[in-house]
Amino acid sequence: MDDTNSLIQQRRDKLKALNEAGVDPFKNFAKPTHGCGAAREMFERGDLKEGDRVLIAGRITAHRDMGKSQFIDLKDVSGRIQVYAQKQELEKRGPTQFEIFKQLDLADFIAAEGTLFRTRTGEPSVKLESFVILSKALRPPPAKWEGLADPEIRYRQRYLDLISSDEVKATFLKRSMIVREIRAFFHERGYVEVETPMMQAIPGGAAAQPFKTHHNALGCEFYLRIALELYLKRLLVGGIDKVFEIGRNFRNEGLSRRHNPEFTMLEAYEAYGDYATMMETVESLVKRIAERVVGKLVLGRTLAVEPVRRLLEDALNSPQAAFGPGSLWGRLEAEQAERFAFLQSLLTLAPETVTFAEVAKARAICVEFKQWYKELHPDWNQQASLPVQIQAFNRLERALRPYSESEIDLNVWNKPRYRDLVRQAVSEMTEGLFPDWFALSPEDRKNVAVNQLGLGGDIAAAYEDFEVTGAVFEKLVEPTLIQPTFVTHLPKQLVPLAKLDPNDPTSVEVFECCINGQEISPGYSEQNDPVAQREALEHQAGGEQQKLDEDFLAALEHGMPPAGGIGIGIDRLCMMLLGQESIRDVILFPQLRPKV
RNA sequence: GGGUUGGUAGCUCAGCGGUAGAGCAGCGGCCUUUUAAGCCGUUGGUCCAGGGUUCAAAUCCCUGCCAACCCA
Repeated sequence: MDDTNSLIQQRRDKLKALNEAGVDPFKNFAKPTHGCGAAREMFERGDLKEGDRVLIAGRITAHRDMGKSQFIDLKDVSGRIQVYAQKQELEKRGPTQFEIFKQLDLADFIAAEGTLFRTRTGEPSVKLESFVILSKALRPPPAKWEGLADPEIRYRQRYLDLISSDEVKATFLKRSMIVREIRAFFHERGYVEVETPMMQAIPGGAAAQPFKTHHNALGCEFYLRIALELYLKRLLVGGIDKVFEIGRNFRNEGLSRRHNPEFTMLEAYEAYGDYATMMETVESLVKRIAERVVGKLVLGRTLAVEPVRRLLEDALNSPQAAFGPGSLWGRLEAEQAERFAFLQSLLTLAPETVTFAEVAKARAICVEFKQWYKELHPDWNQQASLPVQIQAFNRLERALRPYSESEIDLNVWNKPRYRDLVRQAVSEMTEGLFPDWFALSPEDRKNVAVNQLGLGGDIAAAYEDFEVTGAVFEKLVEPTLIQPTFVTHLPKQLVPLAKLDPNDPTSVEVFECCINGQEISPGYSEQNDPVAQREALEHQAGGEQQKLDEDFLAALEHGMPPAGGIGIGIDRLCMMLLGQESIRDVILFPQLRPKV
């Protein structure tokens, strides 16, 4: 960053020369009459005519030197327009003007005044009469054609990324539009937007590791909030019946493609509503945003090739590989060898040539192999335990599902129950050997999960029964929920802040809205019984009394109206809507390790 | 935390034991309607850092730093 290379030195020399010539290259400047892209568009549309005078300002993004004719592209947030400078014309304004113009560098800001015209090739352009340097760039911009590829520079110096990629810029402008639509949506429905503390003495509302900080004057510890929930509910107690907040949460946990330590959350609560009210809210909100920001309800997805590669590699190359020569087949028929070769070919193709359709074909091949195995081993289900081959085929087939759907259709929103999804997944994965997961004993559930579903690595020995079921959902169900799905009626242990289902006290009136294989939004019928709430929170705190937010419980005792509530992770919503596979591509300045 | 890959000119990358390379950008020259302008010439490097092996290291080995991806 503090490097001095020759390019920087050259620009400094130019700056010095300008200063010595009495030119201030950081001049303040009156407002332009038009945006660069706006002027170009108006000219194209006919709102501006040939010969109309414009005053524009922007960054120089290209320079084409024809000797006595010079072309530059000038760019601002509205777009770009070409400026045409003629030696003869500029020198009318001053004998050195053309020389100064030729000294301009890529990335400098200038203001330019002139008249609109079209060049021989039809390009809308401004015939330059005069210009002022607004800001001299002392560092060279990234190459115009290749742009920035180094992800580290893209994230650490996002301004360079924004300069060199219109696509990246468009993504972040759309993120801003998404947030604006969210605000408009809730305001139109009569919600009140509030701001609650980010520094909290007891971080509540979720199970997550907080960041800790210290307040000097008060002499006490604070935590950065991990959720908005408990303060918004205090406002329900206080009589703000429809309330929402959009704000940053902080969780002191790992970073990944889907996790940034600080992330933006929307929470909204509606008195006299319930989880069903809130499902309608989420659906309407997401549809509205998609229509107004993306312009359609059927969204394209981007294929993440690396995870697919990893899955195939493991399946094809692991010691007990169920596919291919040398495996349990003994020998491969021609048809099988052809399928196997196809799977292998996916590993060697260039990433950009692998398509959703090919992943779908790979899935179909898993099913074919499974059928062949069953034909070769007619007694495959004798032991009431699944052969490892069939386990492998099913596991790969299911793992590939999220990578085989190329679109998200926001017209259709399903509402299955949590237990039905888990039951169905287990039944499918075990060829119907265990048709009802919930009819098994807790010990059997753990055994089946570890030995037949391949979840050994995901289930700790100390896991309680509901956590074993939770792992099945998280690993086998949630990733496959690409299309909009409200998963309803979760086990009560998973959600301590929700109301029990009156028809089934083992589950709660809750949904998890999953889209794109990720949880986008949980929603509840909020628990407003202070006694039941205290029990649930005490159980969650595991006997650590200092973690109990007594003031929140006191608030509930003052009476909270029944209410529906939702939370929506804005970053993940943006990923889904804008077709980005990494959370770092929807957060302007994602967290990285500080450099030196 | 573990595994894999990567870090070479301002940018994008090649080179993978034997003189540090290309394209773009830059600089100089030619060209008064070009647009990834073109043509001629040319500058530019702590090859991430440190250690080791070797007659010789950008290249092989080790350690560290940073990043991406995968897994936890």
